[in-house]
Amino acid sequence: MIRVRFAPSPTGHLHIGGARTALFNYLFARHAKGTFILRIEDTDRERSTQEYTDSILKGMEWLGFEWDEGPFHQFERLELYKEHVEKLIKEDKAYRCYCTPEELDAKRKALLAAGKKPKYEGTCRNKDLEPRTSNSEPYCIRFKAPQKGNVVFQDICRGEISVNREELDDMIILRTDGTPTYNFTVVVDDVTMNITHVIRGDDHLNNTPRQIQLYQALEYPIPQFAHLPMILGPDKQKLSKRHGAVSVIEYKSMGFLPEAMLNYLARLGWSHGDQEIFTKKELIEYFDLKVVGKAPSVFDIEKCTWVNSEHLKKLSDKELMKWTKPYLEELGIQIADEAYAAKAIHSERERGKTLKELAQITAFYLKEEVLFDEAAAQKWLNENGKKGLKALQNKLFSLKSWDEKILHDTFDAIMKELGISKMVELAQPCRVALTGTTVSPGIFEVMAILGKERVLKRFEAALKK
RNA sequence: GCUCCCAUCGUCUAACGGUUAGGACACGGCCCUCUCAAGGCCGCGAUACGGGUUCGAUUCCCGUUGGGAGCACCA
Repeated sequence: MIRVRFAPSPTGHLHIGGARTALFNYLFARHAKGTFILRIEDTDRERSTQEYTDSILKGMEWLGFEWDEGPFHQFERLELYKEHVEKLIKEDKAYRCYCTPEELDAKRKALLAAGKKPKYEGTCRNKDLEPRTSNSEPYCIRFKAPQKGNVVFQDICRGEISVNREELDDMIILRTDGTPTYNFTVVVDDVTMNITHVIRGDDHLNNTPRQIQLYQALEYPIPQFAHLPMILGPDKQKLSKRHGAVSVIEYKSMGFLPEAMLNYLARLGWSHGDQEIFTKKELIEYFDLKVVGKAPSVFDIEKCTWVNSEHLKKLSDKELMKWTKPYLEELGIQIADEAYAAKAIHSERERGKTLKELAQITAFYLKEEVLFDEAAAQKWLNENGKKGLKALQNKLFSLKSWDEKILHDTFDAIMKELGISKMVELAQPCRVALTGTTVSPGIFEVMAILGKERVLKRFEAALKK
């Protein structure tokens, strides 16, 4: 039975990189009919907050990553870690270290300055510490790492990784204040939660050999590892705030569909032939960790937006209405007439690449007053334009039926009457009068949807400009 | 500095050692057209570099360069 986990630390919102890691864990679990576990790594009490925990959970829910177990909090498992530390001490696989952070820092700097790798030299490792254990001098616990040979493991994405144990020093597993450190808690947690596959960002690749030593010291089975390539900003640097939106919840407010985010994120580092657009179901069906690439990828908001527009196209009018509604409300629009709003959204659906954009361009239908773009009004609501509008107004007023065909015929008649040869010259003033801008769906479609009453009312207002 | 990892169009990616190196986003052009989209067609554009191995390297090996990560009493 396959068991995977996503283990964010609540020191920030769920960001793009974390979401992608969560996605690959999720897809892997669902594909294999395994278990997906959520674990909050909050041993850093200084930086972890409830606010971030809530935000991460919200992000997970929005993206549709239902977890099967958890969320577990490491902070609630402190006893478990201490038991494991005790075990290692009893077996002489860990020891007390009385070095102060200041001493360590100085040594580290000295080593670095000498061009050497700054690792702990083992000052307390072989010292006879017994006389000091009884006094109250502060100490932390270090892992007594094996020093000979190589740590070798097979990474599902990377292949064989080998590191000489000399590169690894005796890491601290329990801080002076009695709290465990990350490299120790992950191991204890992954083991006790029976994690079979550790799927995480490749910034953890260097930690893996240390963790493997811990598994071995604890005499626990070692899980499979898969290290995912990072997601970078357009400047090829690690994605950060200065690249704009990095937290997934911002993508929600920008009007992205969660399924589109899944789709785009999945295609960063993974592919399935030439296919670009995937439903969540397809992702689950096709996903394969072995196909995941090794090189980091740049997050491209342009392509993400295109993927979103493709998903938008697949929505039914009813679904689209449901998704768009909150964005309309954000613009202060309450939908009174559902059928009318549905027609309005339908007419714009090919034009909006995000839900937010769709709401913005649909707004003119739903707002009482037309908000004029001044440049557009100047250009088209001039003398000539108004002449056409007046002629239209008269004809339209007496129209008995109201559909695109009849409206088109009316336009033709007026163009003939006024000697207008190009449709633009009548269509644009009309468009500006009805929508306030020079851009909209087909003019007859707009008029048909707005209905006679609104059209005439808006003409009236435009003629007064 | 040391260790580990990575390297195909601007970007995301495809290519059992044998392809005119394919697709997608973006970009440019044309068609469609009442505006804007959508759609259709066409175009631009890549194997980082240098050595090997091989009849033949994008593909395998080595080196160089470039990038990333780690070397915390952060996760």
